Order: sequence, then structure tokens, then C-alpha cells
Amino acid sequence: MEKSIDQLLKKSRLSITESRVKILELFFSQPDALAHGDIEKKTGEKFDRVTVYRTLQVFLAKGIIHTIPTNDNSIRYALCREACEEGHHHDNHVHFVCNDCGSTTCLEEITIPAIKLPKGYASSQVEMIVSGICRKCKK
Amino acid sequence: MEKSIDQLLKKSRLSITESRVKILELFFSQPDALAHGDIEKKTGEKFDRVTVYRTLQVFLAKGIIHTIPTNDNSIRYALCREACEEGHHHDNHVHFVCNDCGSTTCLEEITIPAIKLPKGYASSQVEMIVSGICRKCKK
DNA sequence: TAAGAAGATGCAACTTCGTTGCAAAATATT
DNA sequence: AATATTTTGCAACGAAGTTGCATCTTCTTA
Repeated sequence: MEKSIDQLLKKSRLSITESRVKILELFFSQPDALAHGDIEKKTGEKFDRVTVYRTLQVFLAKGIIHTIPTNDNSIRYALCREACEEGHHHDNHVHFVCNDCGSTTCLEEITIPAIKLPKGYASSQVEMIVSGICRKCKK
Repeated sequence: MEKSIDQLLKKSRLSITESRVKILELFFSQPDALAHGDIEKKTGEKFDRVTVYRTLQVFLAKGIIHTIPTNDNSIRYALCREACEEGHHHDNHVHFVCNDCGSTTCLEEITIPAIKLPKGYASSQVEMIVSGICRKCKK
């Protein structure tokens, strides 16, 4: 684990620092997307707010994580699959937000269907966010 | 116009006040979705920040407007079609965000395609946000 | 249509969120 | 191991959003 995280950072030409490793471990240790606040809390408030902000920005720029828009004004972040490259995100999967437990997950196996835009519009990215009750909460 | 806005407010059992009327006029006078800040500016900063926040909250709760999640941490608001009722939004159209002019519009005529969720998930709402270049900017 | 009840507004104060500059510390490079 | 490069944490700041409360506006009904 340590190893593969180091690899990932090296591949992205980033120095291996404690905060980066810890934050990546956090992402790898569970399946949900995380908001900035979650990360601060779950790392035990060990790192400065500013460090967390900057770390997320760097990961975003390097294509290690991607953002998921929400309608509660709190962007969430999730790991990208291998396919993502620096500056270019290729995730076209559906995101699921649970109204019960609040978790946000990537449904990697569900591809966003193509749609036909009105004349004159050019699309460069499509987001699809399904909300409802997740598998865990439905039981 | 005045008349129909009054009607709308009455139908929602809301008192007819200057700020509510002015903010609704703003929404009706142009096709784009508006962020909180836009509304403050476009009403000539005539109303207190707090009033704008509260007005939007009330409109949301009454099903007069709906939110559009964005990935820049600024929720946008747009008018609902007649179909929306108090507490229940029925808009299932696609939203378009222009990367050039920044405008957010509802593509009322484009319906979100149905998708098949993994077993155990129940969907109650689907959002689809397409970003790219809008008709105006493409010219 | 005037008076009282109900509701909305604006102000002040506060919290949370996100950003920037800079010195100190950690990491990388030779 | 020494130096160059990055990253971190702190302090300070501005923007965004919330709450309580007194005042003003809108609604109700007699």
C-alpha cells in the first residue's frame, strides 16, 4: 500500500510527503467520495487546512482525483481510475448520492448515456448525479 | 407580468413583497440560471444579502425554483416549470454550463435518459450537467 | 379601510470556507 | 552530506452563509 502510493506520487512527479501519503491512504481505504471537511476530520486534523486545500488542488491538477458537483455547496473528491492523465479527466461514470447516509460514490460500472444536444451546442464533459437510497441504507 | 408573478406567489401562499417580486422578475426576464451573487448584483444591491438568501430558500422550498449543482462551489438557481409542486421537484431536463461565458441554462427540451442502477440502489432524482460551448459563444 | 396579527426585512455579529504571502521545515538532488 | 527545491504551517485576510432580534411591511377581518 505504502509502496503503491509512493509509486503513484512518483508517477505524477510529486514529492512524497506525509500529508499527501496520508490523504491518499484515506481515499484508498474506503469507497466514498470525500469533501474537504471530511478529509480534515478523518486525518485527525493533523494537517493545516491550507495544506489539505493545496494537496487536493495538486491531486486534481495531476489527474489523481476528480470532483463531483453536489447541490449542497460542498464539492466532493474521488480517486480517478488509471485512465486519467495529467490535466485530462476521462471519467464518464455515474455518481450516486445517498439521501440517507449522505455518502457519495462512483458507480464505475455505469456509463453515462450519450445525449443529443440542441443545434449549436458543443459538449466537452458530461456529469450525471443520481440521488436516492444506496445499497447499504436500503437494507 | 406583475400580475402573473403575484399569482405565482399567491399560489404558493407567500406574501407579495418587493424583494420576492423583483427577484422573480429577474428570473423571468432572462433564460439563464443565477447564482446568489448574480442576483445580488442584478437587483442593484437593493436588498440585503440575508434577504436574498432567505428569498431563495423560500422559493426552493415552495418548488418555484430548483438548484443546479456545479463544480465551482456556487449553486445556481433556475425557475421550475409548472409541474413542480411544493417540496417536490419534477424537473428532469439537462443543464448546460458554458465554459466560455459561464452561463448555465436549462435545456428543457432534452430529457435525461433512463439508466440502470446496480442492484440495491433506489433512485429518486437524476441530475445531468453538460459543459462545453453554448450556442451564443460558438458563433 | 383601519387595527391588530402574522410575516418579512435589515442590521449586527458571528462562523465557516477558501486564498495568499512568507518564513521555517521537509524532501529531493548532486 | 550539502545545497537546491518543494512543501508546510502560520497569520491575516476576504468572501460566503447563518442566526437573533428589533423594526417595518403585508395580510386578515371586523
